[in-house]
Amino acid sequence: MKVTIEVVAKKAGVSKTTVSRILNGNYEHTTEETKNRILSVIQELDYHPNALAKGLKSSRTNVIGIVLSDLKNPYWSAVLEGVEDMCRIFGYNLMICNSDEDPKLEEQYIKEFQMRRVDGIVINPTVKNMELYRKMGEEDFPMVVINRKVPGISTNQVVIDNIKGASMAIDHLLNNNRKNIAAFVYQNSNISPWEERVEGYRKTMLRHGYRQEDLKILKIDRQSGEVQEFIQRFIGENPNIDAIFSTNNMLTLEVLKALKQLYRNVPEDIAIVGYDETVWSEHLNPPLTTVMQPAKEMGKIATKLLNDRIHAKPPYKMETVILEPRLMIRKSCGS
Amino acid sequence: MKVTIEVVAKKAGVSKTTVSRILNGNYEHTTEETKNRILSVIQELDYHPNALAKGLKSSRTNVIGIVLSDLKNPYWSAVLEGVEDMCRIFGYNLMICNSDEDPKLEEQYIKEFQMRRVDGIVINPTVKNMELYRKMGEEDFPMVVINRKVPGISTNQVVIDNIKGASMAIDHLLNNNRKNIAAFVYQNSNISPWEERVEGYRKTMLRHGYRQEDLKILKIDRQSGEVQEFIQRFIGENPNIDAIFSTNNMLTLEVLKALKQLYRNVPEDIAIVGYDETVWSEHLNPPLTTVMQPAKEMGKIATKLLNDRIHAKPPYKMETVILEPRLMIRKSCGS
DNA sequence: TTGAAAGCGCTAACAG
DNA sequence: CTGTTAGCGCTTTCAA
Repeated sequence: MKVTIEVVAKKAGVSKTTVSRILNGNYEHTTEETKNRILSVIQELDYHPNALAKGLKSSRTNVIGIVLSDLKNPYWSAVLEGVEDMCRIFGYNLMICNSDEDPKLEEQYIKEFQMRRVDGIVINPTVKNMELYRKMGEEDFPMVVINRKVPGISTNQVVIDNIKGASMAIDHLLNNNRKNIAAFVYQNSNISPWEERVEGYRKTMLRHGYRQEDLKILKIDRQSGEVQEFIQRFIGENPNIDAIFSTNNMLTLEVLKALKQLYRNVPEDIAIVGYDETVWSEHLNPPLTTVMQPAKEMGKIATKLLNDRIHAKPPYKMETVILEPRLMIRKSCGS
Repeated sequence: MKVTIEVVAKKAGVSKTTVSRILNGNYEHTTEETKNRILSVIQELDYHPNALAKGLKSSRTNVIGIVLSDLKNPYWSAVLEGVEDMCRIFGYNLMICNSDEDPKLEEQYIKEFQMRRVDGIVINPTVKNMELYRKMGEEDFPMVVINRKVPGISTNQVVIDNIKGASMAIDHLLNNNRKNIAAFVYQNSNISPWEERVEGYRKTMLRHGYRQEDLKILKIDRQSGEVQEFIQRFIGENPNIDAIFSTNNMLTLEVLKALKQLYRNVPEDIAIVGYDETVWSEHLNPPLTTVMQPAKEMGKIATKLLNDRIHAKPPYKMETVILEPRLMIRKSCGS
């Protein structure tokens, strides 16, 4: 036998209305005594309100959705952790899905979230559904975009300054007397953070007097299954390279593997700076210098912004928060 | 103006019933022609059914929940990945939460999931809410327990054989002529997998003719903030140890750090086997031998089982699936 | 201080 | 083949 608000009301000898008020902490219309009676009946019956009915009626679910693309990457786990922390604080439950960088999937999941009437979503966009993002903005659907900038769109955004991160890395390498710095990146069409890191490399090198022709950028096809070959060939063909700026934490592991195969020592022969701090960075041999991104903080801020937006009244003011990376200096640069 | 099933029905000149049938792929009662008319109206109006209303009425939400405890650990990311994959296949959306090993939180989240009428949950239990688990079993709430065994409870369970994993590790070390093997574990009350790994160590050692007094088990208080001190002191006090079996991947990183500090070489002075394969295992120096757990597979199987259970009719037959770990042999054991 | 009643948007007998 | 109708369990005006 299902226990609904009606059953509670009957047993407490009051109306559903009164029970509903109590449930929602709206005590001002009710005697202390009736309140207590209702409360004890609720306890006794182990009553739990049906959130679907509540949501249907009130058009607020206290659920937010997050669409991510690669949970195996500790960067995203950290973001998720931040989101979770804030959800706990604000009282949201969290729906999660994985776009896998597929715009079709992304669209489908967003639609599903909307059908479930989530109060808002946090999204790391594939940046390939511009029409959809624009529409969501127009329809005032609460959303905050993280990690990748989506240009010309009316939402809150939280991103991390990749140009800055790259520039810190390159500056550090140059300060440690490295002269021939190469940048490695996975060529994945338009993942803006990666592009920005390369751009940061470029700018910083030029600023230090290098010419465009001096730059060495290796774009690696991740899918090809020949990542090692790519890297090793490149290093072979560019024997005078004395430092590598790796724009992705998984890629960094590949670089290390390649260097070991080629018997190149880090940092004596080649210095390395990796992007993204991870649990293992400091345990590698030598410990790895990395650009640390405040991932968890990004998740927290995004959720905070989303919550603000959900409770705000129009006109909404949209904000773009830019977070600063930090350089974790270790032995892999020889300093 | 909100577009509901009613609006669609009006515009298509049919009743809500007919639209509902079409929405749910129930075409057999409808002419091809009306069907198409409805479909095109749906498209035209960009109609999306309200999942709350649907769920309220049909008491099926197509949402499942998962309660985890530490997403930062790649083991859990892998599990989640498996769960997600199957959710995509079965058409579920996923709610996620983090118990953080806190029984109170665990209970709260389970309640919240139930209030949201999720169709079922996958849970890595804290194993400290026995009463609750039992009750859920009794009430036939669809649930599958993963990772940790919960004794005497009527649900599906998917676990990984930890005794076996430990035994593989120890056998391998003994086969490589290690004579003095210690086992390291975080002392976290009753995390059954960790205990089982220690137990596997014990059993295997005894089976190989060692006596109880020969065993060296270091229990480390994770919270104390003195993990390094613990490990280094232990190694100092037990200079004849020539191998360490580490029962947790984060702990393994600590062990490596300690050994480096003490100038002990791996594997020459001390061999190591770690528990849990990770992306970085093969990139450490030397590459780490690990016990690989089929985490993603566990997530997949659990979700499969949950889906079966959700669609099953009583009487339900509960299953406990035990997965086999695999030894990833690398240089850290000197073989 | 309390309750009656009207829905939120959908599904599913049942009837035609 | 299609529609009428009665809810699912809750919130919220409005009246008492």
